[in-house]
Amino acid sequence: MPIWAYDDAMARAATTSDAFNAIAEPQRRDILALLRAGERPVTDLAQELGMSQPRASKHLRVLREVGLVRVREAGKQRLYGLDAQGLRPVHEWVGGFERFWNESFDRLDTYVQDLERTRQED
Amino acid sequence: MPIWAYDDAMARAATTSDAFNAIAEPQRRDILALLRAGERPVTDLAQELGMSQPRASKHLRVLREVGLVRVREAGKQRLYGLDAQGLRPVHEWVGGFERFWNESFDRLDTYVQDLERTRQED
DNA sequence: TCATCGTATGCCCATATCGGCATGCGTCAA
DNA sequence: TTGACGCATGCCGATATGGGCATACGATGA
Repeated sequence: MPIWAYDDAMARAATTSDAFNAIAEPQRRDILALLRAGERPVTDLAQELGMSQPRASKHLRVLREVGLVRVREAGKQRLYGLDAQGLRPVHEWVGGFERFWNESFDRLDTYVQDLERTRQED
Repeated sequence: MPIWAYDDAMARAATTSDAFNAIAEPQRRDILALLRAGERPVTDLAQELGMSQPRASKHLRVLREVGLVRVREAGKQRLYGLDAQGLRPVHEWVGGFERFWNESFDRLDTYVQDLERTRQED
């Protein structure tokens, strides 16, 4: 249970370290996508996505730990709901490259220089 | 070297499987960010980001394999340049949640229903 | 030709993953 | 109280990671 203590070697960052890591897993993305339609109990999600219940629970745990998802007790069930705010930083970071994927690569150098010149405008 | 052969157990998807996985690593994000300013040789990047050369090379390899970066031979050096197109899908996927992080959570249910009603407009 | 620079890799380590299965546990209904 | 249901966890296995270090390799320059 190392919060973040790496003295020596290191493996990949925990999936629970941040949204970037959490959404690296396709099934977790699927869950989030599904949750846009509203809250859902675990079994429901599992079934809809064709995964075992434990599997769904584990993915939900990760999403919960990075704050992309919320739980609400409802009798026997636990309703999971989306909390997309954590995706905002991701969107912003990736958005920082928007100008680049709109440019063909041949023009990139020129473009970069141009960017450099007009940097103040940002 | 399993391309994608999982018969039994499974670990996390390879970092080289797609952009989502590639950008899950902070240092790789740093590299990409730096590359926006233009092409750079490995040692340069390593130094600027305070990492060893082998480390930089390894991260660049991953970025290369998912197509987020390009290499160009330049004498002894290898110039790495950004190829942001692979980030587009990521941006789009995350963008699909934009409406949600703009809404406070209390209003979410209402919002979802509203979304449901006006779905055609999208 | 040979030394050197710039890189890519291989190998080893410690760790985290994701999956399955079995099981623990709390809630609700008989 | 007892069962059943809904879900969270623990444990194991196979695998990939990211880092360090040493090293192999290609290109250039002396």
